[in-house]
Parts: sequence; C-alpha cells; structure tokens
Amino acid sequence: MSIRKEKKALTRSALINAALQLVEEGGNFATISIREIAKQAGIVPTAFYRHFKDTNELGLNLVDELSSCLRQLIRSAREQSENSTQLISHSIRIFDEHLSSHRELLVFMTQGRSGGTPSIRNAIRNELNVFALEIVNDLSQQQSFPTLNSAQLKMVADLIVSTLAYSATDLLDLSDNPVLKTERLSLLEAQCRVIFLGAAEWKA
Amino acid sequence: MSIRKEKKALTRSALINAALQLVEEGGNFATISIREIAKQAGIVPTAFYRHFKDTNELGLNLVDELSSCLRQLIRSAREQSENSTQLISHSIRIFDEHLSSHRELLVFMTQGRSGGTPSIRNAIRNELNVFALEIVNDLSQQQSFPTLNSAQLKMVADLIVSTLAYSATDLLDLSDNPVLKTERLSLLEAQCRVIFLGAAEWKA
DNA sequence: TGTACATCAGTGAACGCGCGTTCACTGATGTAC
DNA sequence: TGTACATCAGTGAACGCGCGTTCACTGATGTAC
Repeated sequence: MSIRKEKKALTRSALINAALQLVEEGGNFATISIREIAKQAGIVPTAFYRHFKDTNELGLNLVDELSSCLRQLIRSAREQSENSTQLISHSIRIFDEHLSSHRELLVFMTQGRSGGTPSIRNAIRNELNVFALEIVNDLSQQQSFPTLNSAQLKMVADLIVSTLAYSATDLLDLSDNPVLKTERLSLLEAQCRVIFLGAAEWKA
Repeated sequence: MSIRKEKKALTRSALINAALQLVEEGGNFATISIREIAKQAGIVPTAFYRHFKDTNELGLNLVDELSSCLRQLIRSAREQSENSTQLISHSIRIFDEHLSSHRELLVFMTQGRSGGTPSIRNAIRNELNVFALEIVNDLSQQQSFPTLNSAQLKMVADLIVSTLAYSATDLLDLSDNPVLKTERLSLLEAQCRVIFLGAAEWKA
C-alpha cells in the first residue's frame, strides 16, 4: 500500500477508535458529535469528511468491527468447548472475556440495537442473526438436540442470542462490581441451562 | 385541587406527553432537547424549569409512567389467563396489545435500558425487576413449577422478562409490517414454551 | 535518476443555528383581613 | 363580600457555546516523462 493510503487508513481507524472510546467513557453513540470524535482522534473536525459522510456512516463501520468481534467470539468458544462436557459454562466464560476485552464494541451494540438510527439497528440485528446461525451450525454439528429440525434449532439459537445480548447490558454495567457481576454470570448460566433443558424436551 | 395546581399539573403532563411523542416519532430520548420538548408541549422553553431540573429528571418521571404501564400489563394478563390453559399465548397477545397501545413508553424503555443515563438505566432495571417479581408471584400461585424454590422461580421469571424485553425492540420496529410481526410473535411464543419446558425439567 | 505537474488528506477561518440557562417581567390565582 | 398584597406558572430577551458544514488553502505524496 502506498504511504498516502497507509496514512489515510491510520487516520480512519483513529476516528473509529475515537468514537469507540467516547462510547466506552459513558457517552451514548447517538449523542456524540463529529467535532468530539475528530478532537479525540487528534485531527481537525473538517478532516472527518475525508473518511465518513456523517456519524451514521461511521456507526455502520463500527457494526463491521462488531461483526468480526462476534466471529472471533464464536471461534474462541468453539476451540474451548470442542471436547468439553461443560459447553455452557465454558462458552459463558469466553463471552465474559469478550465483554471485557471488547467492552466498547459491545456497549455500542447494546445501545445501537434499540437506540441507533434505523440503518444501524438493522445492521446490528443482522449481525446478531448471523451469530445465531453460527450457533445453529454448532448445535447441529454437535447433535445437541437430535429431535429438532433446523428451523427449531434457529428458534433456540435466537433465544440464546437474546439471552446473551440482554445480559450484556447488565454485565457491562457491573464491570466494576465483581461480586454482582459473578452473580449475574451465574444467573445467565442457569438461564442457558433452562433453555437447553427446554430445547431437549421440545416436540413440534 | 386549586386552579393553579390543576393548571400546573396539566402543563407537566403536556411536557411528559411531548417527550413521549418525540420518542415515538423516531427520536432517541438521549438526543431530545428541552427546547424541542417545550415546543411540542406548547410552552416557552424556560417554563420547562418550573417542572423539571433537566431532561434526565423528566426521564425518571417517564420511568414512573412505565411502572404503571407494566403493572397494568400484569393485571390484564392475570385476568385473561386466570382460568385458561393457554397461559402463554394469551399473555403474549396481551403483551402485543400493550406494545401498540403504549408504544412510546416501551420504545423509551428499550432505548433507556441500554442507552439512558446511569440513573435512568437503574430505574428501568428496577422496574423490570419488579415485573419479574410479579411473575414469580403468579408462577408460584399457579403452582406452575412445584419443584422450583422461589430463587429458581426468580431465575426463570428473569429469563421470561429478558425474552420479552428483547423481543419488544424487534416488535416495535415491525409494527408497520403485520406479516413479519406475526412471525416474530410466533418465535416469541415458541421461545417462551422452551423456557417453560426447561423450567419444568430443572433440578438443583 | 531528476524534474514538473497532479492528487488529495489534513488545515483553519468562517457561517448560521439550536442549544441550555439566566433574568427581570407579567398577570392570573391565592390569601388575609 | 371586597380589597390589598403575595405567590408563582409562564413569558421573552439575552448570553455564550458547540454544533455541522462550506470553502479556499497547504504541503506531502504520487505519477509521467
């Protein structure tokens, strides 16, 4: 890549990281201004327009970041639980680790799923759907629920994703309170077990 | 009540309704300004301060509205399902009706749970917790899961609330698409059944 | 390799606008006699 | 009941500020010969 393109890519990712940092510092992505982002990235406000049309376009790029973050989460969970009997608790530990290491992205996700612009809401919804499809893949490969067809597996996977996403809002708020966070993680684990028990019992 | 107090109460509720209407029209509560709210309510911006310190304080009052909305939802669901074998599908129909008739409040709820100020997030979390406790009450009164103690019932109730709240974001976005909305409602119903099946199977 | 021109990421001044908030005010309502 | 004063919800002018966006610019990088 040419020097010019490299530098442009650097500034671009500085803008993306600036937005994520502002979100992590407690801001709501919907209220963050172009000027704030540019300032945080160390460039002049007008340079923002060399990279994105507006904050919504930048937000759609954050969803792309989220996408690879979720793929990485699935991959880690697969490695961990390949030959394990404790699939649920292992997966939840990996999930918790991702909440810490990609805090900003997951705060953005929880905010954006309900409070983003329509296009951002849709993009996030789509990523969560892809995530659920990956879970369907795993469940059918592991033959976790041999009595369920793929539509039924998808319904269960959606329920798992819903439960994880809902808990993410709580867990991200509890990152400074280890005791309550551990309690919330136990609750999440029990709830996932209920789902697995129910799925095993499911009949048409 | 004196004339003066009556008038004040009227203006106050005009402000609350103005905020809700702006949220329903697609705005994010976090981005709504005092001036917008005052304009929508038909008063001068500075009169806002006779009622609320800032938009956050108004938001906490919206949570109070949400609170009674949720209590009403529980009450309706109880009436409907008292002597019914179709507890789940009846309750979900009532839920759907509330999503339509109190759309603004429930949009505010889904936005605020993840994207509100810390005090609003906490207030909403608290309301959802009260809601879950009401469900615990019902489940234990109906002896739906005789093998579960109250902590376990609470865990299941939290999972139900989580599933309802998560679906609310989707359903509120689908209000203009009856086909997809019906599909999403069927998904929600199947997921609730999975939860009930799993809860019945739960052992320590 | 060296030169002359083209490209373009980032700069800085400037704009008009809506924002939150202050303040002194008005006039309807309430209260005390 | 009537009068004289107090209260206070709502008004309107004014403020300084950060916003999004435009524009002409600069100077480093790229390209063609």
